[in-house]
Amino acid sequence: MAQGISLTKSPKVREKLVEQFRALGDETRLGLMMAVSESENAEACVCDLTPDTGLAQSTVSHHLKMLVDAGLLSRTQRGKWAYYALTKEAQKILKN
Amino acid sequence: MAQGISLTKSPKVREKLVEQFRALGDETRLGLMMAVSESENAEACVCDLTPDTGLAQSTVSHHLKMLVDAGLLSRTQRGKWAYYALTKEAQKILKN
DNA sequence: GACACGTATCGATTAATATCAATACGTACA
DNA sequence: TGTACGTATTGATATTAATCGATACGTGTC
Repeated sequence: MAQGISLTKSPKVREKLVEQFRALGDETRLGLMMAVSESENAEACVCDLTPDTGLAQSTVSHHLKMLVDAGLLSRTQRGKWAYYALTKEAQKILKN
Repeated sequence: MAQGISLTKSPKVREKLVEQFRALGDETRLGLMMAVSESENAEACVCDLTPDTGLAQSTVSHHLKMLVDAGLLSRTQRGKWAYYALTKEAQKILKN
């Protein structure tokens, strides 16, 4: 193996990695991640994020769900609003 | 913004990032990356990689091209064989 | 309870992607 | 030059994913 660095992971970890990379491999979703990171208090609700995308609210909600499922965003309900924030894992991947 | 870490990049960088994440967001291609990293001298040819995938040679070649285009693999022709190896960029993304 | 508002889900449509078989391309060697 | 072999490309098909409008769900307020 190269430079003694093994990249091979267990099937389970590998599957999770694929899910995360696939989630980030979309213009809209990567944009959402960056928008969240730029938001006040590092969190944002759907209503904040939707306008900039030019997409339907349902579409944005769908993308956010994918990012949550991948473990890249956390979701917190406060009152009528759902606030999304980057997870540690997402910050680790995107900090480069 | 969160913890003073800005994740927002220029459109050009962002587009490249999406391409790289999309390339890695596929079971077959992530498997190919790991297989290459495990190979002797950290490089492998199509004929080495194809059997493990259970896919057609043309399909593997296609996936490798996507990884090269994304800047994640380098390609070197030596004789009849084309050798693929991980780029620095790929190692940076996958070292976690 | 009725209403408003933010968000999630559903069903349908369109666009993108993975895959293969067939074939073309490039390199070494007789 | 012709043949063999490894790899790339092409064309077609099947699966997956993105998107929308419509609607359902939750929460606070009157």
